[in-house]
Amino acid sequence: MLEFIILGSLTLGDMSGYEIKKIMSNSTAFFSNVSDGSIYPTLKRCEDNGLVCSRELVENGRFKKVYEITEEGRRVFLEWMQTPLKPFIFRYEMLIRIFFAQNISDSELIKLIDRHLAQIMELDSRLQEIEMGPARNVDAFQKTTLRFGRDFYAFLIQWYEQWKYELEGSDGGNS
Amino acid sequence: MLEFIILGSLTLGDMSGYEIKKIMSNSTAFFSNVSDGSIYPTLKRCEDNGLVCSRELVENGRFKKVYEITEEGRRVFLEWMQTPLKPFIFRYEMLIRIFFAQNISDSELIKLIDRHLAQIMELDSRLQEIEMGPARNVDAFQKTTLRFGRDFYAFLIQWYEQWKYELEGSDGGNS
DNA sequence: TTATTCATGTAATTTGTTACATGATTCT
DNA sequence: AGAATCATGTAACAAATTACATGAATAA
Repeated sequence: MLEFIILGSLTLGDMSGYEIKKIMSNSTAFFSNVSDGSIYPTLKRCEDNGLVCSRELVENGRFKKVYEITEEGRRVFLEWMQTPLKPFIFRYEMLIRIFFAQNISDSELIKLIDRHLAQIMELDSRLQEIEMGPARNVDAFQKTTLRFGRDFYAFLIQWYEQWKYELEGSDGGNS
Repeated sequence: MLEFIILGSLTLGDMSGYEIKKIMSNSTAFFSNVSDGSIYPTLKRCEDNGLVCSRELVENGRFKKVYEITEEGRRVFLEWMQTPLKPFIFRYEMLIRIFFAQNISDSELIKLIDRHLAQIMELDSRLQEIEMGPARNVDAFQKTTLRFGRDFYAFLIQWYEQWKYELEGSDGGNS
């Protein structure tokens, strides 16, 4: 997966691992995060496989390794784009907890939902900042993913609010 | 994660690895799948850590290893239930493709969306079957996760249909 | 001068997948 | 008789995470 995010990023222009990381945290982060130590090894593997090539340079006295996608890399990327999607599974920790929620009390459940709501709202506001932020060279599709993110978060917030409302109604009228 | 799904399953009653797998494919599968070879090693690790214990028996001439959650396992599970949720990231392959969709043609994009829609509809109908299927001992929370799944799929279908509609409108009126 | 950002990387570990291997029982 | 389901497991591999390690340049 990360491999294709990297190749995809390099179709947008040549860049360093650090820049790919930055692009991702400003855009793809909400649907695919990457941790510090992931990009460089993957980039190296891509280079070993001839999917990207690199040139080292010094910019402002800083060492930098700029990667460029090769023809082969572009081919592999485009092939992946047309490959059938892998089985769609939404690994969602919150749902696992809900599934087994008979093990906890009502108040703990409410606490859990509220925490999750706070988490989503935090993510949504970060997405909003990106959306409203300085217009970088973001194409229509990148805007579409941002919009998906916001719509998705809106769906989740509405869904949990609704559920909370139902839960409160079902407690027999306790204050 | 799988560890907690296993512990959670065992809070519903003692069962074998095979039964846990079956429960999961009838319920949690859409938000957390597991492949064949995953459950038994995890179960073994849980036993090594004293979170579960097992008894072997022969039922209908078939060898079976039934697991039971220990007090320690129950404690670990409940502790996890109250632990703050891990950062919520929705690893969503389709969005990565959309993000880089300027690399493909309009017709390929439509094909991609249609395939994904078909994928979601297939999942939705499987969920519907489970929902409508023989009422097993499913508690309110388990029903809630099923409902989430169906609502989520409905959201996705509506979202992609809407996007497709917009895409068609923006092609300058081509037939 | 000190913290932050820029910038790259390695090593150990975790987590899970894929594919394989086995074998009994029950349904058709 | 043969296919499907029940039932458990191993071994090799893949992917990514966490934590560590380094160091220069710049902003506070």
